[in-house]
Amino acid sequence: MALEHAILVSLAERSASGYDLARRFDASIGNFWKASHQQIYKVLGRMEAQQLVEASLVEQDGRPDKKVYAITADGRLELARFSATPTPPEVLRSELAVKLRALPFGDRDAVVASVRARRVQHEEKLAYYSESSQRFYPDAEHVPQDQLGSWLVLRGGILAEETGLAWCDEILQALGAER
Amino acid sequence: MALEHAILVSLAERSASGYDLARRFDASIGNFWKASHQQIYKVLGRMEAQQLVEASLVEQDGRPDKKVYAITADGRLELARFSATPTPPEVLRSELAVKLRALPFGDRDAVVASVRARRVQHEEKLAYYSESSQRFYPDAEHVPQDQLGSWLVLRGGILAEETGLAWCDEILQALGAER
DNA sequence: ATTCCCATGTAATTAGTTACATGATTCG
DNA sequence: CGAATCATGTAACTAATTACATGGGAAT
Repeated sequence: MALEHAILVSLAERSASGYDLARRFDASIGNFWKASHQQIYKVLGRMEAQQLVEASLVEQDGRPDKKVYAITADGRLELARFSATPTPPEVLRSELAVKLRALPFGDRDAVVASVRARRVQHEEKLAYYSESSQRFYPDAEHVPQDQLGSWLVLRGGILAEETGLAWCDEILQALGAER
Repeated sequence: MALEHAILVSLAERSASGYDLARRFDASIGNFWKASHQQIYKVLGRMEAQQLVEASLVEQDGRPDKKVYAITADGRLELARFSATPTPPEVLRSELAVKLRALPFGDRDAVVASVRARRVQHEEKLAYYSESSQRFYPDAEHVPQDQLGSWLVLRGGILAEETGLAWCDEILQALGAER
């Protein structure tokens, strides 16, 4: 499972509580790996038992106590091991594609509505990624070595959203619908 | 769950045995929805109980008997209902992105190897899609109405593979690696 | 002789989702 | 006063993967 590894990466970048991680999995990491807080707490528990991470209780005033997790030496080893592993092809599941294929048996207008909604999502994500790109990497030609990975992931996001947008436009045009 | 609906689409296009479906989920449908034969048989059983599909036993000589499944009236209703449903955003999980993000803590050469392997996969799929496109839709300007959905799905595949390829090239260039 | 294709499943396990649960503080 | 944020979980369920299981025929 790669959720463990996504968590290890995130903790290697900076220690965090389960709650913090859940927020990261809603934003930065969440851009390429989604996870709910329930799932995160469950996996964190298992990872602590495996000594990939260790928790320290931090008391706070005015706020609930929290358990801050840090990656351990074992965790770093596991992350390096994972990094050296061949990457299986990604499993894609496109519900929109199922609905397109179902067009002859379904509701054309409703599918158009789904595509329009998807188009808006792509536009929003693209705007968000573009802004992040300008803010964090103003000079695309000279990205610091230690941020190369994050930059490349962001680039992947931008490319994917642009493509998604282009696909939506092709679909809408082919179905004779306005944007 | 949309596996049910992917099966319904496939059976609406043409009745099939579980084995046939498994092969379709390795090729055409499998291009946007993956499923193993075990999963397919299990879901088919449930769908038969729900009367979304019905099976008829076909005896063959020289080959094992097979159960050919056909979509029922209820199945068609369910498919139409599904088609009219809003489509939730796709949950993306990119193990390659996790590994890119893990670059500072991992094995750079191994990640380059993963990207090269991924690049080959994209090239192969793109070649396969392009060939399908030319074979089944030689005139892209005049795709028959009843094949519009399939054509658009294929277009989505082509766009996605082209983008994946471009991303791999960006990564390899940024990491100073040859293709 | 061995492997591939046809054909259908069960069993065990892991991963992920949805629903439920609690409780303090801060902001409008 | 109500909603949002911070903070952590359990329980029940659904979906998916991996391993196991069988057996005939056709091709190399």
